[in-house]
Amino acid sequence: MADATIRDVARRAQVSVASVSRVLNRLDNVSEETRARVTEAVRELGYVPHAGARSLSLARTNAIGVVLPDFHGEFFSEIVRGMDREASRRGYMLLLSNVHAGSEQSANAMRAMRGRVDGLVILAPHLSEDELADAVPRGTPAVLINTRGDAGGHPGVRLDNAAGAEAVADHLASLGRTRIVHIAGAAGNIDAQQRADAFLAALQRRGIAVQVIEGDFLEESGEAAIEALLKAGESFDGVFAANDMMASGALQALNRAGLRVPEDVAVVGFDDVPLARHIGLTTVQVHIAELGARALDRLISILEGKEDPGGQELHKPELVIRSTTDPKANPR
Amino acid sequence: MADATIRDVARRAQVSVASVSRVLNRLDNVSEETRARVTEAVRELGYVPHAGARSLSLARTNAIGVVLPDFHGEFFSEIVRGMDREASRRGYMLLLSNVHAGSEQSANAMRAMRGRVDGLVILAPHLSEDELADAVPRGTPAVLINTRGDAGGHPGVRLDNAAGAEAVADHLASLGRTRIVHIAGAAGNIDAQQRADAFLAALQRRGIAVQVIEGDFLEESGEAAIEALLKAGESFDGVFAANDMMASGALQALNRAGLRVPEDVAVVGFDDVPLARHIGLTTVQVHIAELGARALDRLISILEGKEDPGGQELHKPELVIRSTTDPKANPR
DNA sequence: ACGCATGTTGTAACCGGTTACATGACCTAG
DNA sequence: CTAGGTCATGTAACCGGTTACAACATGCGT
Repeated sequence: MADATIRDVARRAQVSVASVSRVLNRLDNVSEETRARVTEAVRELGYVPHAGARSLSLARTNAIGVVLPDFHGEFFSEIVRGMDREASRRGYMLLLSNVHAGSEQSANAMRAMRGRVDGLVILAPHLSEDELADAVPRGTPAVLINTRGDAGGHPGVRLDNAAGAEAVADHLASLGRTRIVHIAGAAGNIDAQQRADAFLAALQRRGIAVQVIEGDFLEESGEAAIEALLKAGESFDGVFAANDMMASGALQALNRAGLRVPEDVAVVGFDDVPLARHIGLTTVQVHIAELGARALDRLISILEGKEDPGGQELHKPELVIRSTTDPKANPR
Repeated sequence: MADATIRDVARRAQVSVASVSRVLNRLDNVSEETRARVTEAVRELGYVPHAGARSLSLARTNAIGVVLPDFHGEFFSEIVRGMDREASRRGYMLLLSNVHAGSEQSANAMRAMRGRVDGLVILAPHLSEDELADAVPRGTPAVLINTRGDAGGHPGVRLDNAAGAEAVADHLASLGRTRIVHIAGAAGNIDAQQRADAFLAALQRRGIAVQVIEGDFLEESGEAAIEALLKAGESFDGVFAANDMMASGALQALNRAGLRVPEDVAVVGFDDVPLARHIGLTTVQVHIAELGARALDRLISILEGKEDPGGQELHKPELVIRSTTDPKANPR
């Protein structure tokens, strides 16, 4: 037996569908008699309104689409958590879509959301400005997180990757480290690139040598990077990984090799995922969840017709110093 | 200017809406001429189909609703990650809804999903069987994770909490620990209750004393529990926390108090969140992501009309021994 | 008694897709 | 030449809600 519709309810309560709708939406121009009859019929039939149909006629879904490049590592968990918190606080649901592969798939994912969501939050550090511009359906408001360029005039929330990377350079330099390794993030990723560029530039200004190894943001690649260096007989006294997961992998490899952290090698990460605090990792604190919450917040403001200043909001991260660079810091 | 609809495209291409629909859905009974005209019009107008309307007429959304009690701690991140992986692999989107407060809110959240999703995955360890039964809309297939009782005949995926807790009891006993503390999970939570019950029973069979302190699954409550015990001058040589986050909090409190782990106090958690491996926590390994993926998998099978055996699928967890109980294990 | 304001209710169009069915063009076999 | 088949296309109903508007009842003032 198919689910009851509003017309079934109307028939059973002997009223029109308009009256049923009015009762369900708590409009006040309904007589007590009618209200009671409808309420009863709803109960008897176990009627639950069809949200899809409702949003079609209202042109409003109360849902927000979230497009993520992938769902791995604590960074994404955290950002989704922040969005979710804000969304449920403001009465919205989140429609998730993860994009593993290329830009074609991303575009499809975004298109597939048209008519299901009122707006989009897009985290696509691997898409070019153009790709983004034509992937977002025309009439769908969108807020971007960490995109390059101006991204088709969509408002956005951004992390000041350069400031973070420079703080790391300062810190390592002030510790007197002179043979430094940077484990970079995935190629083509805008965050990875900004971090690497700023870090190298800052060290160069100080005349400190850097060696760059490319990673992919996963823990294993941090481990592999260090192992490769050690095997090649390279020596270094400072490591900056482009994110915390790779830093964690690096720490494990260093531990296994019997190198002391921070005495022999200082290690710094980026993001400050929850794990970082637990392993005592010095890192660039990003307040990831807040970044997500802020993006959602702006999107909802736009949806509700409030003025939005537009443009890119830059969030400046701060270095937190823990035991992987400071021997006096409490290890864990 | 409002978004283009299929009728706009039809007008522009000088064909009927039926033809447009046929082209968009790649049906083959369309002439080359028509296909070209439609494709061109779509491009010119930047037309993107309205997924909401589409699913209304197809009675199919390609989305799955996920109801979670809250979104805190790695447990939920992991389970969502597992679901997401499976969902995107099989071409579904995930609609998230977090329920912070009571059963009323949970029921509303599930109802709000009717017509937006093809089915539900519900993780509601705090709801009673009855509450669940009438919160799930009649015609919506649902798969439950870790619910009590039989939950209205919905199929489910369950964790064998008792087996896990017993393994912990065995392990602590075999280490010769005799004064044991259990930091329990939130009251009213079915997992918390099953773990505590089985743990106490197992220790009782061995004649080992246990002291129970109630926590709430958050890290801070694990910390607070240990602090309270130490302040009260209690002494103990084994701690079993009902989840890893509380175990992590407990570890921190023990460290601060100068107690050695595992020599003075052995610590065991539950869940094996990613963090556990990093801090060397002995714990009950749950394969959280797989649990989520499995639930989704079953739901999709049901949606696609495949036979489902029904009933509750029990997943037996395994103890993984790390450095918080085994001094020989590699610390981190 | 009438006109008019007020309040409740129902009818039907609409949101933007899909698709059953009808139509008509064209081809082929008898 | 006609009957029947194939193929591309269009018309309109339908999915399940919302709501503008019309219709009607009621009560009031005059």
